[in-house]
Amino acid sequence: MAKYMHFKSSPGLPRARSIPLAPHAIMPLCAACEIREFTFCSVLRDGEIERLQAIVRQVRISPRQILFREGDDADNVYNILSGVLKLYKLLPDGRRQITGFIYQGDYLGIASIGTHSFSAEAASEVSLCRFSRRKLYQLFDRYPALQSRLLGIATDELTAAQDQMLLLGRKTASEKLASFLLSLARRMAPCGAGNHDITEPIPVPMSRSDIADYLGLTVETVSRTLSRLKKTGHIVIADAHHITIARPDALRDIAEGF
Amino acid sequence: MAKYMHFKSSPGLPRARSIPLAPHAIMPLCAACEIREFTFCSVLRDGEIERLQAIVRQVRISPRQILFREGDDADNVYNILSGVLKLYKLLPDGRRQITGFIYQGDYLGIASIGTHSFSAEAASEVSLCRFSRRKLYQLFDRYPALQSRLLGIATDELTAAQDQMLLLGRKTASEKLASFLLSLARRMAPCGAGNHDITEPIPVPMSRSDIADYLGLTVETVSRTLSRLKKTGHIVIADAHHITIARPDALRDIAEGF
DNA sequence: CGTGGCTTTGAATTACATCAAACCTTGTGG
DNA sequence: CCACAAGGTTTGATGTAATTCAAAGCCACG
Repeated sequence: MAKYMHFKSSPGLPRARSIPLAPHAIMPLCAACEIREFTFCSVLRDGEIERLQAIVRQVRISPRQILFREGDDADNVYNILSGVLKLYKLLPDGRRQITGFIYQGDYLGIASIGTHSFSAEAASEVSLCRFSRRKLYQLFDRYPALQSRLLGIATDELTAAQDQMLLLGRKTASEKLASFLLSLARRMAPCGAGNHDITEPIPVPMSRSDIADYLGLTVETVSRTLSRLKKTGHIVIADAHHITIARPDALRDIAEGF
Repeated sequence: MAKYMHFKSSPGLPRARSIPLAPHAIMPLCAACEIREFTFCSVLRDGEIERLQAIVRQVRISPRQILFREGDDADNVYNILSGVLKLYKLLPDGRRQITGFIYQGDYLGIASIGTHSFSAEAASEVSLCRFSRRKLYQLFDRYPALQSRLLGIATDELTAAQDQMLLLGRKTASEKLASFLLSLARRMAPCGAGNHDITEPIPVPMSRSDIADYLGLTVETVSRTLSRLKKTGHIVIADAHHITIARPDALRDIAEGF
């Protein structure tokens, strides 16, 4: 990575784009929430869910809008109802590392010292449930399972972070892209609907530049590497935002470094 | 990272080496434990600490001994009493990513699905407190603060993991080494004894090859880059395992990418 | 004092970055 | 409806930071 590499910031206005996504959930009531089972909310049973209902507020943001910035006070935590957010850290000269994409059902708000250690920006239309951290944590006493669940989420994220360190530190460009596509396929399966049919086109909601910043590459290398995977018959690129995995096992071998 | 790069595994016998470390704590009793305040044990007060004493077992391992491997059942969790452990993941061809070094006072055992997602190997003589995960978690009911503390630890680790992703994905070799030395200086300060006097030589207990695998570089690049930092007057290399930060502010600027 | 493992240094190579330009798509305004 | 402007994506030519290959120091230890 050359240090004088620089990136465009995301200035100007959010502009809606028609990236196909999971249908937008508009969820007035926790009790009727379709994705409740996939979030920490599931630890509260039907009679208890009003506790959450009382402190939740729904929010909606557009692509390129920033939910919070690195260093901001982490007063709130969120569940993603629909859409995609990117989490990232910046260096002073604009180099960017995306530390994660988060999707429907994901939790956002693990934060150590009361401030966010990364920024969060919408990559599509996003709707979220916002909770005051303070009020949520107050429920820990009455509902200890809530805290267990958060510990479980943190633990899973830590495991994913370690995988990503292996990817960033030791994988080649092809291996990075193969790993990325496979995890995207896994994650893009509708919440809980078992595995994504691997022969279906995968929606790729983020830009090439976002992918590059997630994998520690440049846009050009991402594009070139995808083209190569296409030429070798591992994937089919319908358009920039729809990719089919043609040979899943072969791609897995690449991803794992065989 | 070229995929055909290969690393020596750590075969053969552990061999004790005289790397200067924090003095080995031999701690028969939790109540008298010197580093208790710096571990999760501190959430149990004097009257309660016997709960831990009852389930703890002290363990000692030598350099190159492996505490557990990726994929092993994560039945136990540990606190490091003294020494240094390295945590790593491997690719099939031997490429290795060290995801963390852990030192005196650190907790080891955040694991998602019941199995370890990384291997843990001693980098020096190491003594640890071993707890049965099951028995420790049983204490959660009676001492909820225990779980809070573990959540706090997980959260801190996640923040560190994100910093490391930025380093691996977007920093140059010099920036990586500068960041590494600074975090080592911070961490090598005796437990809780405020900040390490930055003008003191930092003990560097791990090998160049370990540093390389931690920073996503090769041994040669680590060595060359350290030599360059030495030539530019940023650091003084007393010997391979003792480095002084001569110009802390300048080094910080490098580390942060200015 | 010689052997083996680590570390350092040098020369050649390469995977990926940078620079540059053409190509799409999508939205806008005449 | 079409021209065109603006971003994003792809492809090509060139450059370079870091790797690879090679070999010489340097300790520590038997």
